[in-house]
Amino acid sequence: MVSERTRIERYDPAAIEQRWQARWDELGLHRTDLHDTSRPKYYLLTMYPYPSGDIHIGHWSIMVPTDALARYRRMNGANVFFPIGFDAFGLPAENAAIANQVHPRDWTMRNIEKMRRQLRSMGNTFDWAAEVVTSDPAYYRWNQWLFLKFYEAGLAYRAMAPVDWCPKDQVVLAREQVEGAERVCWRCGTPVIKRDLEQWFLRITKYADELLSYDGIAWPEPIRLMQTNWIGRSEGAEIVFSVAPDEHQPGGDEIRVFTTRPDTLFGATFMVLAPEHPLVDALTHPAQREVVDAYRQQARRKSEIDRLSTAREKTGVALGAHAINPGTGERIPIWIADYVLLGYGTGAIMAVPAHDERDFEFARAHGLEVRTVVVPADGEPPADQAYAGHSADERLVDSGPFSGHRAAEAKRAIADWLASEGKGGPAITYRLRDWLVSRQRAWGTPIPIVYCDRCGMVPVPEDQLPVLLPDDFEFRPQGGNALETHASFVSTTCPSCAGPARRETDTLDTFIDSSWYWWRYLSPDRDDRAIDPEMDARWCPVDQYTGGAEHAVMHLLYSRFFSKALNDLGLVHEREPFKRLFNQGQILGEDGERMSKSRGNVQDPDHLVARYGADAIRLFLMFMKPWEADAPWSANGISGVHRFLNRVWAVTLDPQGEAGQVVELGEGEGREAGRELRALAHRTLRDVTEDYEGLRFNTIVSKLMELTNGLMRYRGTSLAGGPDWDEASRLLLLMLAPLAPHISEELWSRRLSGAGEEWRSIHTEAWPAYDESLVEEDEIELPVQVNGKLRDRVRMPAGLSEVEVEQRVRASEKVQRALDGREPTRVVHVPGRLVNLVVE
RNA sequence: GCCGAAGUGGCGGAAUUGGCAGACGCGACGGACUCAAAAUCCGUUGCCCGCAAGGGUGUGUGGGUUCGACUCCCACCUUCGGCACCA
Repeated sequence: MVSERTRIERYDPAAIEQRWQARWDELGLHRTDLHDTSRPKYYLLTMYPYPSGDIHIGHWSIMVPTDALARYRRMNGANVFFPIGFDAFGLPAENAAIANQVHPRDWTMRNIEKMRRQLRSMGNTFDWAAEVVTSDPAYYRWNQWLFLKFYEAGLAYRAMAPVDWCPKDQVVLAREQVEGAERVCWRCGTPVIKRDLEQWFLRITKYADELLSYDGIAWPEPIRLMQTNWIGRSEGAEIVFSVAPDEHQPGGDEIRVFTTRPDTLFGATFMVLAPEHPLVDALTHPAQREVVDAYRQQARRKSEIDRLSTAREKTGVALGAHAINPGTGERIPIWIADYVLLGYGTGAIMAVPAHDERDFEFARAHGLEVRTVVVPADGEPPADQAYAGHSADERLVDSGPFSGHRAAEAKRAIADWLASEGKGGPAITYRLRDWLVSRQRAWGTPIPIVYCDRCGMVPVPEDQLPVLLPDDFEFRPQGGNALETHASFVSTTCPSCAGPARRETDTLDTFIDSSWYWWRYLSPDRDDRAIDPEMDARWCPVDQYTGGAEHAVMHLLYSRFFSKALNDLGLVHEREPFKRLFNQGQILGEDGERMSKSRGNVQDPDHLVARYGADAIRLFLMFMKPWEADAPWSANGISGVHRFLNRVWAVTLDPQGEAGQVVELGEGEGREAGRELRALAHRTLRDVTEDYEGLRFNTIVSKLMELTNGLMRYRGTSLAGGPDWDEASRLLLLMLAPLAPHISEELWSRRLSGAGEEWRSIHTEAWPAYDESLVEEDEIELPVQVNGKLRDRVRMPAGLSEVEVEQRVRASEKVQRALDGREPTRVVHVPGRLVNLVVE
């Protein structure tokens, strides 16, 4: 049966999506006028991708909801800046260069080309005019410039640090190039050794205390905790032990230790130094020389991670020297052991086996004295383990003048006493270490330093920046830093004396690039300064940042550090970069594992787009889980949102349906239904608006589905196409627009032309306001419980008095049956929510 | 080991301040349309007992607080993430 009217064409995303994307581009709809002050600014930032070659579904799940937020904010009148760029330096490009003999720049730019196209297919409103590519000299020259500012300010310095070194290939290895518990080179299988090399550091520890404060920024609690733990502030005391003289050395050397338990000083029965501690050589007794050297050799081969994994077996050897315990005045032996780390505290500890588990194990393994100096108020400390209790009423024993003091107070008292004796005092230590930023890699920002035999270390003058990467690298198959072997790069002239000099061949950690890129987005083309102060003042801090929690203690901490340092340098006006942070969850592979090429569980969005269209994928990603939750990918359910879009299409373009016959509603019925439909639309608007504010995209989708189902119910009736229906369907499109921008735009344009109105984009429409008088229900259904069990639901007009409500409730047959003649002893009435009758 | 997040139908998930558990969707089952299938539309769908009306039970486990607990408290189990000899 073919109807007379023209058949409504089917929803075909392929036919509309690219067309609208092109149109938006043409209109420059997403280009932000950064100088527009007529509207409030909203800086929306999403973590820029690494150009690995493919955008995968994980990128979509970060960027698409962020785009929905951008569109929602625009509809709410904000001037939204939503830029994108590429984190374009890094190791994979270099590995590709080695494997394929291609310049890493070519590999990177090819990938970027491809990814730009893929990113566009999302339909996101990125402002491409602001794009930055960090491997572009126009970007990295400012890395170099900032590095020099840090250097001048004493925030960048060079120092010795241990790195992994392959003795066969003669190269420094990155951490991920050292394999297995045996710690062998990834290429030749030779055991790597630790080698001390000069490395560059940024002084992040200067800001350790300030980084612990999150005042004025709304960040997720888990991230703040992770950063707090990572910074790891400990309060305690530094104590100076002095080395006792013996027949082989004069004594008097100071060994500083940090402890959180200065109250246990009198129980320190030996000391332990890290094997790398600088005093070890001088203190080693000739009789111990051989075992000490052997132990240090062995410790050198292990990384810190290794040290931890060896079942915590407490190995170590005695130096044969002694130190004086400043509390007891006694001579105590000095040992070295790899459970003491050079990088934390002072690299030496006083060992109190009675009150520290690790010291206890060590003492037991090597037959050292255990002396109890803290006892619980009620009873004896356990004999077969360390007593590290922290109750309020422990007291000191065998602690000279401090015996009998409460332990908690003795901490302070002993620290103060040490200070007055010039043997230490209260101290604070952090787990956080300075940021090692030099990489022995070629595909990164060259560090702008020159070494001259005459002048030493000389910074490259600003007007000679950028120090460019060569165009003609040679990447040797055995790896290593190709800059080191690039003669014309290495050899240069000294900026200071014009004599022959050698360039620094280390490059900067790529986390430097990502520590300030959002400032560069604001003036990507400026060639006279890194950061435009006017733009910084107007647009920063970033209002909302979105990205993964895996960056909790790296990128997100470094960025905060940069903010504070750049503020101190007078380059930016704020000390925190990101006002709000949201960590979206991860889409895992179908196997529940993290998606990665090597696992082969990566989802290709291109063919999903081809099959369902970008809008369906967008909607599905937002619908399948709360944004912050992790979930394995599964295409099950994608048909649900696809069907939903088809229904939106149908109710908008074809309210009458194809039955060709209109179901007439009675006048009263029709009026009531129309009112209900409008009420549903306005209630949905109220709730959806709230969900947008809270970034709860999954419930937005389900509420829009409900509204659409509401419309479907009256499709083909005399209500369809009328003013109430029309209002509901108009609101539906506006609410859907940020989520599914293409179909909304298409349907909107057809609405407008159907009404004879001039075209305007739905994405420039104002966000609608809901009508309060409509959302109030005038009839309610009140649940009634008897003794907390649901027995009935009673319909009644809203706004009845408590007495009237109770009367109606008691009149219910089901309630009567449940009461069984008993009189309620209590009536709990939560107005509008429920009534609970309590009997007996 | 320490810190954090999370455990709800067959599945993804929803539930203002403690107040109708399972919204919305997938899947499944039944039906309409079709020669048939797809698509679409309608209906049913936590579990148990019952033909039904109805009743019982139910948010990882065990306790507790409360008129009332997915929600709060205590103890535990499992999964995931981070840190990991940090003195």
